[in-house]
Amino acid sequence: MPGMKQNDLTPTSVTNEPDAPSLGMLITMVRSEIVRAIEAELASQGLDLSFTQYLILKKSQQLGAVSATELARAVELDGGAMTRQLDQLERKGYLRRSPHEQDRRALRIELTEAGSTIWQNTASVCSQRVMNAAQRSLNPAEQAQLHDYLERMLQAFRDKN
Amino acid sequence: MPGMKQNDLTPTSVTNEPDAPSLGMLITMVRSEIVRAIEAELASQGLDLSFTQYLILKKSQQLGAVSATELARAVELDGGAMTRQLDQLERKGYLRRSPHEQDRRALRIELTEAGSTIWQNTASVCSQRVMNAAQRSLNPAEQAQLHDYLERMLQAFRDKN
DNA sequence: GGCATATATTTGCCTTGACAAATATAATTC
DNA sequence: GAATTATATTTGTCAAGGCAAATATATGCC
Repeated sequence: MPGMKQNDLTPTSVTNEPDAPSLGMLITMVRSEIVRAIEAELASQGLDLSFTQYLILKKSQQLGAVSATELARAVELDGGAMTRQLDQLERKGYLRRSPHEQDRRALRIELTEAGSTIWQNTASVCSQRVMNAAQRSLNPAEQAQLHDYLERMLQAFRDKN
Repeated sequence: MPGMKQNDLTPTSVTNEPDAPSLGMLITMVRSEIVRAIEAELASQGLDLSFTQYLILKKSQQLGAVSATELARAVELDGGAMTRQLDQLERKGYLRRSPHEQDRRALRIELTEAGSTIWQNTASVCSQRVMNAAQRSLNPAEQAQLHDYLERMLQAFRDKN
């Protein structure tokens, strides 16, 4: 455990002000606001979609036909959980499982017409509305910086292993 | 021209690179790395504590004796979930429920000696090690800025309602 | 080819946390 | 001060996601 030189003397001194939430807490709160806001926006448009399901549709649209595993990786979801979400989205008619052409273990997941329509006409608009509102508090340069900082932190974590 | 392309009408389209994760995704990933890293660090020190439990100890230490509701608010946890986490932490001997002196509905939650010791000698050190590692990719000014950006976004969401 | 190992999906099990109902007690209103 | 309303805690129920086992198929090695 090298590198313990900066904040080691004071047990909880990552932040100085008495009430400033820690970085971890802030991130948690921002994320849960995003989730809540997007789900509310989707619901207000009559769409019955969880945030996870919204992500799956988004990635399906971005990636086109992919296997369930690829999709799971793309939305950072466990494989078992993905199976169950796919069940639901298939039941809702937004996507389709077909056999993978080369690999008989795998599936080919893709949006149906309905799914594609919903995504383009409604769901993507909801998320834009929310994210625009959120980012309105930051100017473009700041937005880029925020993105950069988060990516660097993420990288730092990943390099750690 | 049918929008098979990603939905980026953002006023300041920061990210149109093919693989740049969205802000929401980034935040999700950073958070889950933090959680994972802190739990791993705690486990490596022989502490059997979930991230939520770690947060509860942290807040207990910061706030001193408070009611379960106050504690729940401080860690952004549902009241019912808090009851069960308190059960576990009490069983582990890290904290104690006593009756609130003025309000007979409420409790007074506080760290035991063991809890206080564990926190100071081990848990707080774990979290510092992790957060230092994470923030090493950012210089102090950048860390402050990141904090500021997140707080502004959070504020934007909260003002929205 | 035949066998060991790796991967894709599904399913079962478990824990967590949100939400709502139940209970106890406080606070407010009339 | 009795009745209504609000709050603190607990408990039941449910959906979600992580993990591990089961199954099917691929891939690599001899």
